[in-house]
Amino acid sequence: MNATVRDVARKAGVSAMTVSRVINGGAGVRLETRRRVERAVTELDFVPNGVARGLMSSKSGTLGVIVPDISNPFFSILVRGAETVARRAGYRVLLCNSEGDLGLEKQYVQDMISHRAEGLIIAPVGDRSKANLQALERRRFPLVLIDRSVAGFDCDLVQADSVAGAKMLALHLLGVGHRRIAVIIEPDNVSTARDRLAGFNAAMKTAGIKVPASHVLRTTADRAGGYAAMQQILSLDPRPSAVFAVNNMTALGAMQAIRERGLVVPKDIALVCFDDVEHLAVLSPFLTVVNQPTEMFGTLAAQLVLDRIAGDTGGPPRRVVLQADLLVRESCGSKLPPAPEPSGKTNHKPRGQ
Amino acid sequence: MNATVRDVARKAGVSAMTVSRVINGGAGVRLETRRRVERAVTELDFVPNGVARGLMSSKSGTLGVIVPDISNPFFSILVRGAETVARRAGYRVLLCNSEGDLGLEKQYVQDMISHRAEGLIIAPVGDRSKANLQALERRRFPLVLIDRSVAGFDCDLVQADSVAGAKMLALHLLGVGHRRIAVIIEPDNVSTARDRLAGFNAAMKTAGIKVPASHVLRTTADRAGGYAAMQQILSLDPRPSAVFAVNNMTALGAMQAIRERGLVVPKDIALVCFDDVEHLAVLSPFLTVVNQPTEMFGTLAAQLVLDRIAGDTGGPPRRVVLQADLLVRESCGSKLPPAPEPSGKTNHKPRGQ
DNA sequence: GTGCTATGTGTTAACGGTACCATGCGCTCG
DNA sequence: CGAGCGCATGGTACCGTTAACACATAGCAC
Repeated sequence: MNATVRDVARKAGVSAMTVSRVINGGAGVRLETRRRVERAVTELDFVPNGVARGLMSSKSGTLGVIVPDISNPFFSILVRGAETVARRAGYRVLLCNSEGDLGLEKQYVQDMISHRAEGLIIAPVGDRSKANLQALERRRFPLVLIDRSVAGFDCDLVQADSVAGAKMLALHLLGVGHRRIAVIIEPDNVSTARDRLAGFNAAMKTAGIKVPASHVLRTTADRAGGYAAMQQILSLDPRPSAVFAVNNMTALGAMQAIRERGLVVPKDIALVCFDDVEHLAVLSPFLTVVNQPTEMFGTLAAQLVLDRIAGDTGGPPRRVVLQADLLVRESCGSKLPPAPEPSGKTNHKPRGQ
Repeated sequence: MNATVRDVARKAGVSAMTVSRVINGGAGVRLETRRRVERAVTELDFVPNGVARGLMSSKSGTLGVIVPDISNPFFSILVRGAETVARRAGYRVLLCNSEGDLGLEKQYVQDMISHRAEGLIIAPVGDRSKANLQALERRRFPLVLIDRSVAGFDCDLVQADSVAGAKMLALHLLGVGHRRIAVIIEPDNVSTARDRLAGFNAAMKTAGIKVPASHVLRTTADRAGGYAAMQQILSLDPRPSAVFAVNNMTALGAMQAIRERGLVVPKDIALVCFDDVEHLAVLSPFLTVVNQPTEMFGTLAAQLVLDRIAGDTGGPPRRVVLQADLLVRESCGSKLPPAPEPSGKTNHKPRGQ
């Protein structure tokens, strides 16, 4: 069904090699011969087989991107940034959703090796991803971690300053008078959870407040986890006056639980979180959050991995730490004047559908 | 750097063929031989080269997915559904953002052919994508359109009933008393725009209302387009009392323009749109919308394309039309009682980050 | 005429895996 | 005891492209 160089060669009355020369720029081919080959290419609707080329050149032209969940706006925007940079450099993106599952992650990593992706951008499941990543390291596979680091595993990394961001959020809550603050957070084997909890605790410590164990709820960083955790929080007596959620999805789940109890934010309880809920701020600026330059995660990670591919495979790990900004809105009952909402609020421009 | 079957064969003292047998299940290999090979595989950290396999078998194990913009939640959720189904069938997903650009779309399509993706799921740029798609049709490339059809091009398709959905939205606006209703919509070469405008016009006609040309604003279906269109609408005299936006992104842009003028929805102007703004409804159910079963677009499309790959390449085109549901909320000033908000409001469950 | 270069084109082998067929061995059976 | 069978394994060729080299022809200098 698909024509090959040999089919084209036969039709044009030349050798396969000459066809190859023509489709690769035509240098060193007589004009008339080239014309003949080009006509044959058109007539047979020939498209060179990229798989065969990849086998010859050991270059697949593919980058892998593994994220827990592409439907989380944080990751979809990030992937979008990575894809744009990759495309401009002539690379395709293989997208994988690990679903936070170590086994699935391992499978995808194997797949990257097997299909000879030239590099990988990955938001790892957690510290236990180490084994999965070491398989790549052994092969000097160009690799960039995003969002989360992995304990005891050193490689290129793009992350935000979670400690500082969490501290800001907590200090803000303290600043507007909250004292009983609960935290919805992932288990400690995820670096962002560790960092954000550390930042939170540091802030509480400066205020001289001890956080009781019952106020630290460990759960999955998704809507279901936030929902369940908030249900527990709402049963505490005395009830916390504010909740710090580890990310946007947990905050949404928490919000859902709050609404179902018939409570109102911030009148009955305050709620803040990491990561902006994209698009939402436009419609109804509400949640006070720490916002990360999401798209930049993707573009920087792609640049780093492309740089590794381009040659510097052996160099020392590079660590890019992006600044996270506090966006004060309404959800913590702040008595401060509301922050101005610049029309281009987040760091990325509106995009076409 | 990467070991090959021949390296493993040498180490195990067998032929390459035997290694191949072992890594493919080991049928017809003596137990002891298999052990030896397996040991060599482990020691050399051998991973079979998927590119070479692909060349032999003409099976890349890859599906292409082309959408205008993965950061639009409609598409990210759709892609997520497609990826899940693809993975379960042993396929990888190559993700492409066409950015609504015909040239880029063409490039991606070429790439799919070149890299021998086994099938393609595509939300085409518009009717002018026809030429791009015909290149695939000529090759009997398994192909499924999502969201949008292409005039004069017949192939497998998953779409929602835009006509009926738009009619519902318009009838709802009419039902609560609006008469001067403006439409923000894409150019007519996008099928969803045609269908939604047709549904809207049909509803207006039943009410005996003529829609003046000034009330139909053609623009790009993104936030910037919605923003610009709404600015124009707000300058009309008399000002329309309601606005119908072609999708979620235009609605967000429109909302932004409204807020910047210091106006309030629905008091000063009503706003409804197609596509729910994911996650948003949880936080603050507000926009009255027609919601599409987003994830199902992806899963169904993947199933259709896998089905084509599995053999039925020649069969007649299949057209799946999904029902779109009206979700009445607050943004049109309805005097009806608000619709109940079931906790699992949209069709998909919360997902892990 | 010989030697040299420049140019255009063809031949061969290789990338890494596997389909296909050949081979060798031990065994059963008439 | 040799034909015949089944099993384990090896050899060869091929998927489609291209790198490396070989070759042929023409032009030019000496």
